[in-house]
Amino acid sequence: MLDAKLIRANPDIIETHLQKRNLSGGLDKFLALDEQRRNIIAHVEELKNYRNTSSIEVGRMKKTGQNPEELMGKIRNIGAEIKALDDDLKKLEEEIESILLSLPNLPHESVPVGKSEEENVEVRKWGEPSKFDFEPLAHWDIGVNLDILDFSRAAKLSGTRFTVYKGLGARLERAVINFFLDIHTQQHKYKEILPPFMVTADCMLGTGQLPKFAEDMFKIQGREMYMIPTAEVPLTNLYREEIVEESQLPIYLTAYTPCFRAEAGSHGRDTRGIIRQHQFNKVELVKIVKPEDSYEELEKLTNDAETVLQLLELPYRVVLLSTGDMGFSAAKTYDLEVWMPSYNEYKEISSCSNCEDFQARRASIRYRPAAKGKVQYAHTLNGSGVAIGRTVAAIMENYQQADGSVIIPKVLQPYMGGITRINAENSSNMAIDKAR
RNA sequence: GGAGAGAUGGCCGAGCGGCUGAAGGCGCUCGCCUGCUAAGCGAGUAGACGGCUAAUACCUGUCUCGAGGGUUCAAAUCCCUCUCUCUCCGCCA
Repeated sequence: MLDAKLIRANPDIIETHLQKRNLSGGLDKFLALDEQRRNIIAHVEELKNYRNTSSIEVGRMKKTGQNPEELMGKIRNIGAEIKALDDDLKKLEEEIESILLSLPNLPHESVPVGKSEEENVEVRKWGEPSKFDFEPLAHWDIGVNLDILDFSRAAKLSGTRFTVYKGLGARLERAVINFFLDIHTQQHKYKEILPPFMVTADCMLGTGQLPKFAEDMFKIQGREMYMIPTAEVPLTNLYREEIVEESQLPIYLTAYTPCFRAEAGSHGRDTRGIIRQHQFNKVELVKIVKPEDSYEELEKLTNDAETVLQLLELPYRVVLLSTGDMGFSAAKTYDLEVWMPSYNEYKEISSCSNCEDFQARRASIRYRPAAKGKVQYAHTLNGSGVAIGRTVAAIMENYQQADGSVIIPKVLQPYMGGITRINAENSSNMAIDKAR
């Protein structure tokens, strides 16, 4: 949410920023409603002041034996007027609120202006795209051949965009989850959280999924609750409506959760494989920091996400999103894109954003400065650290061998019980001793 | 699901329908004092939204005692609804 006072004071600056995001308008209406609102406030507060002082006067008169009837009648009439004005005010504020809640965050000055992903800027590249001396397969073929991914039975259970992992496929997914969590907690000092996977509408409003993107989520029948589309939602909302001491900042949080997305409007995209699913696993990173630190923290967070790809020796690049490709809540976003042989291109595997005070204002996440001063909004950041399913797909594709087996990256082998390769013999993950 | 108890400031804990945004205690901050430490003394210590401002500085108004309604000239205090927490029973993983 944007600062109403800021809009009031600099409407044209805000308008310019919104235009960068290919939006415009709405501010005139906001400004008109805002002025109306302040006029009503000034009026109604004057009346309330009269009521307050007069009520005290009534008390005094009763004590001294005077008859307060006349004054009481006067106050009674004003009470009706106050109620009417308060109702008007409430309606106005709801209208203003809904405008504010529908405006996206303002892009940071370092963000390239563009209409779409076309204008994204590659920042750096790590490793080289894998080369094969045989025709590499896509992960869905590798997975089915090894019987570690089962798409047809997943469709029987749940329809399209679901996957069943089996044997060492399931184990690999679990290994990646544990590996990522260990790196982020041990090396990068994030606190591990295991949050609920269903949250209230308030949480969704706080991080910016609601009210605009309801159709992207799975809602619980008969309740104002949603399946989380990312752990960013519960992690950031942990501190909703709280004021933390400056000494507690920065707060680093990480969580493994499944993520649930309706994927409305992405029909026909990434239909094969495990790239785009209604349910997928992810390890998320969230930071709550002081405003002056947030851009440095974004770089660090991005590096933290990159670390796990480097340790897995997966080639990737870092892309700075243009204003046309950024998410609603973000002021600046880096995407990590991993090399995917089946696509013959880099594919998003992480998205790291600084939301500045946009979410903090919606969710009322504030901190109290150590030196005396006013309570102020913290900055929130989030990033995938990283998506598990896409990592598993990337491992399968980049580590595939001519014989159809998949080598396990060195750092994952301890998490796989020492298994160094998935092949037709061991893939069921039973009787491991024999297969080894 | 049934029965009961509760929700007040950073924490604990008072609170009679009327100068109570809220006693008291703890904590914290700043002073003072004490030749260490401890203790003692004094002051301060919520947030939101308006007005005034260059100001997120003063000053000032309104609102907030779980949330939302209601009664009243006046509500933390009375009434209704909801949410959450705790205890017991039932059920379950």
